Amino acid sequence: MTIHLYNTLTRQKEEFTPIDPKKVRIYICGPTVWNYAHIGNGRAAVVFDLLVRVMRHAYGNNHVQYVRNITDIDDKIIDAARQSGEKIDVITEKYARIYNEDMAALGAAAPDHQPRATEYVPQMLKMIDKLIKAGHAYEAEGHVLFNVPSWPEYGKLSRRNRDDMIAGARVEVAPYKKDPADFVLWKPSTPDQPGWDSPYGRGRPGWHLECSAMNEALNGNHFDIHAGGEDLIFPHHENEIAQSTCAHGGEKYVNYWMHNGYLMVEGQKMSKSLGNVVLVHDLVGRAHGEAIRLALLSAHYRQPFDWTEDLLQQSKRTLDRYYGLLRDAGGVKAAAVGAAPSFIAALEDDLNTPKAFAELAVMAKDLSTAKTAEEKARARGIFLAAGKLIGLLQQDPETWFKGATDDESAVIEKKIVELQAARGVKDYKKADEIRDQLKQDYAVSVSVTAAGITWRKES
RNA sequence: GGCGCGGUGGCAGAAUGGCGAUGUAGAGGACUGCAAAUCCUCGAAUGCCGGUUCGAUUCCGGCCCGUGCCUCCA
Repeated sequence: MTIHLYNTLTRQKEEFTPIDPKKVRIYICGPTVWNYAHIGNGRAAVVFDLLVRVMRHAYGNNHVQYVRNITDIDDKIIDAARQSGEKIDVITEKYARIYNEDMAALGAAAPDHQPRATEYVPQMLKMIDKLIKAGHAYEAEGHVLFNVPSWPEYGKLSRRNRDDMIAGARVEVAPYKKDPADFVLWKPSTPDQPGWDSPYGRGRPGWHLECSAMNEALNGNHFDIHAGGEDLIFPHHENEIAQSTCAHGGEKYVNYWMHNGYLMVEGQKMSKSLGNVVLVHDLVGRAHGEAIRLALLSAHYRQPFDWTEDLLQQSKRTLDRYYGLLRDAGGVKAAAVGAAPSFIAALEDDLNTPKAFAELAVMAKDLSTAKTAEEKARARGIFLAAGKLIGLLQQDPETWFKGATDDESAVIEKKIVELQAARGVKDYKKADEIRDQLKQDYAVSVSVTAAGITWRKES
C-alpha cells in the first residue's frame, strides 16, 4: 500500500506519507453558493471524492477526515441577491442544498465537515490580528491587506515572482496598497452590503481568508492534502499559504497540493457568453448519476478533457454492459473478496482512473467468461469490490435497467408474459408485435436469453 | 507580454529509453426464430524538424496547433 500523488508544490509525483496515519486530513475547496454547479465543479467534487475513497481504503474509514467548505459570503452572492431580490441567506441556503444533492447524485459522498465561511468570521478576525501584529498585514482605508513582500517565499506554489505579476497585471492597482501584489484580508462594507463589526470598521472578509481560518479550526495548522481546481493555484491557494504560514509563525501549512484540470464542452471553452455551460443539476435530471461519474473519471484528473454528449452516452452504455453482466450472473452470490491489486494500484498511483477502468474491463471479461459457480462468485466479488472503491456498480441491476414506475412495470411485466407465451407456441409474428409495442409505448427493449426474458428501459 | 499544461488508432484514453493498455466504433465468425447481450478472431496510432542514444513515442532544443492562469472562475 503505497500511494503516490502529484504535488503541485513540487510539480512531481511523490509518495504520500501522512502526518498522522490515524487521522489523514483532507480539505477540498467547495463551491461559492450563488448559482448551480457546472460540470467542472462536478469534476472536482467527483475526483476528490475518489481521493477520499482511496485514502479511506488505505488508512481505514475512521482515519480520514474530509472537509469540504461552503463559501457563503462573496461579492458574486451579493450581486446575485441584488439582481434577484432574494435575501442572501435564502440564496446561499438554496444553492448549498442543491449542490449537496447534485454531488450526491454523482456519488460524491458528503464530507465529514462542511464549514461555512460566515460561521468563521471571528476566527478570521483573530487571524488578521495575528498577521498585523507579526508585521505581515496592515490597515488602510478600512481595508486590511496582506503585505506580500513581507514573506519572501510568496509565489512558490504558482511559480511566479512579483515582478512578473506586476508586469502582467491587467487590473489597476488600488492606491491604498503598499505593494501592487498585496491582497485583501478584510474590506469595508457599505450599509446595504453584508458585514461584521471589526476593529477596522464594519466589513467582510477577503476571499482567501475563509479557507485559512476553517482549516486552522478543523484541520490544524499543518495538514496533509489541500485540493481544488487548477484555477485556484493562483491567487487563491498562493495567498492562503501566505496567510496561514505567516499566521502560524512559519509552520508549514500543507504537505500535498492537488489540482484537477479544466474541462471543455463539445470542443469549446465553457463560458457564459458562449451559452454552453453544462449544469450538473440539468444533467442529473436526464442522465444516470453513475454515467456522469464514469464520464468524469474516464480521463486522468489532471488532464484537460472535453465533455461531450457522446462521452456521456458511451459511459452509459458501458454501465449497461456491466450491469448486464451482473444481472446475467444474478443467481450467483458474490464471493467475499477485495478489489484486484492491479486495480487498487492504479488508483493509488495518483488516481490513474483510465488505468483502473482498463483493469475493470479485464475483471468484466473474467466475469463474463467464468464457467463454474465458484469462478463466477469470485469474479463477481472482485468486480463489485472494484466498483465499490471507485463509486460505481453498487445498485441492483434491475433498478438500473428498469427505471420505471411500479404501475408501468406491472403493465410491462404483463406484456412480457404474453411475449413469452407467444414465443412458446412459436408465434413469432405476435412476439415481434409485442416487442415493437413495448419499444414504442414504454421505450423498453426486450432481450431473450437462455435464462429467460429480460427487459430494460432505454434512456 | 509573463507563467503553465497538452498534442498517441475513426473517437475516447493509459503507459513506456527497446514487445504501444483498455473501451468504443469497424470487419469476420459462434450463438439466436429474428434481435439484443455475450464469446472468439482481425485490421488500425505516438503533430513537425533537429539533437543525445546501439535504439526515442518517451530525454533535450526549435517550430506548429490547442488550451489554461496572470487579484477573487473548479
